Amino acid sequence: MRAPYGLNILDNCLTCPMREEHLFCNLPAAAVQTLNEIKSTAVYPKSAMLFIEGQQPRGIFVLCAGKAKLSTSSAEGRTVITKISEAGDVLGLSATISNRPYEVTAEMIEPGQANFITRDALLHFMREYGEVALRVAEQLSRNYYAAYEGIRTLGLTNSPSQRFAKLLLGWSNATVNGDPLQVKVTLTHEEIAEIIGTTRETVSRLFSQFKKKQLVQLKGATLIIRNKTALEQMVNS
Amino acid sequence: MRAPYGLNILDNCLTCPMREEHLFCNLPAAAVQTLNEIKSTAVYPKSAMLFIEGQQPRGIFVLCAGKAKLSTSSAEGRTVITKISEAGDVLGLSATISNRPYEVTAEMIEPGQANFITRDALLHFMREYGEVALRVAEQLSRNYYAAYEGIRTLGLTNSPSQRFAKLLLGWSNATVNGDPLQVKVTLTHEEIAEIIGTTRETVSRLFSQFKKKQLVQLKGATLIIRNKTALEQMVNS
DNA sequence: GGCCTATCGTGATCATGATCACAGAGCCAT
DNA sequence: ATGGCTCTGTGATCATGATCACGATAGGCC
Repeated sequence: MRAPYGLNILDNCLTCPMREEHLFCNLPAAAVQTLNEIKSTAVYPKSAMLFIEGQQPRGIFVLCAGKAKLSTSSAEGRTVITKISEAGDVLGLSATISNRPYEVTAEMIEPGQANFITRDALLHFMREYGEVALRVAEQLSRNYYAAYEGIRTLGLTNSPSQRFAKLLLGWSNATVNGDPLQVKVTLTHEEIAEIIGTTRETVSRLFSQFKKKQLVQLKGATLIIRNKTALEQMVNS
Repeated sequence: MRAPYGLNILDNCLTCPMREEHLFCNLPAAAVQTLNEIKSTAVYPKSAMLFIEGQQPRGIFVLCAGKAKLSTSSAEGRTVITKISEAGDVLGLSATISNRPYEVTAEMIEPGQANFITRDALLHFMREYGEVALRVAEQLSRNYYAAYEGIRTLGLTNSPSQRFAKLLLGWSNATVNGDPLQVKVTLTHEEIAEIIGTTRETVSRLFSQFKKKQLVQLKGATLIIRNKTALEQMVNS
């Protein structure tokens, strides 16, 4: 089966194979059955918006393939990227649960696929299976921790260079298999700037500096970390 | 009944009178009954630590009286205050739910009182009453939104002066009854600095500047906002 | 191939707030 | 009232990164 945008359609990505700590992993068979009935699947091209900051919450998206960037903007056009979501991530959960407007915009940065569950169906599902409500609470905690980590990063580090170093280390830790010192950089400098809260120019200069100081090396889109300990020292300066 | 630290002991502050959107508001009678059995009450002096960042979660605290500051620190001694909690607030919920270490330190900044519920009791309570699990999920969403707002503030505003203006406006909005333009300032400049992510000296200077520009006026510990629109303009610069 | 737009590299300038260093102010306890 | 605290005000200096302004590259796409 072949989908648009050159993707294979995955029948389902809600359950365990995707992610061990997943929201819907290891549920009773009856719940899984219900889940399959209430979910719908869609395919998205690059730049597709799953939802936009300020919209009333329609429901949750579970990313099956592709990456999405979550961002928030100020009236004056300034933008912060709060997270790059990957397969298995649940998007829009807290807005959906609390029935507040989506707090971020979710935009696909590479083509992908997601399962969607409407708000009503999710709430009903939670009431029907107590276990699900607990899972949701746990997932919300994880979201909270992630947000919290963002605050620590923005609040406890002064300099863009520290945050940049931290970001690179984070990337290298996130590398699932393969050399943790080699990272594919798929983001533009502009986007990196919006993650660490600085300007594009500064990101450009940071790359230059780090290369000059032999901290990293760049081969095409592959970033090689040459001096991890030095980076770690920068973060804890 | 007279407690230490010059406080009257409140028998209970878990249920509705405290806060309409409260975690444990409007529960079925049986649940309220259980709640009263599993909670314990304690009184705390100024500077008492309810819990400390990094500790294993023992349970949740519901603040009945007094204020607490929630803060997180880096290894290098830098500190961010993420929230000033007041009566009715629930502390330590996400750590307790997800069984991760407390992500913040909660320190009383004025003497007060709190109800405590152990982790086990809370989890059991949640399983027993499905409604409670939903309430917890909602509360976690609120926590998440609050953290999110923090990220927006730290990430989308450049200057300490913008964040300072925003903080003052936040204070004036939080004033429950009475003139919203008069605010009691109970925090030290140092603490304000830790909230808006700058230094004590800068906060001092900001107060001076704002007074000179006729934006605010200071009478003892009472801050009077003289030009609210100008402050709002600063925030959306 | 060759255009077009998005992305990147880098110089020059400049404002801002961090840092250091004290001096004054308020407050509590003896 | 008098020390000894913790707080507050303010000057001088300095590094850093934002901003503006280009030119250089590099991929898509016809």
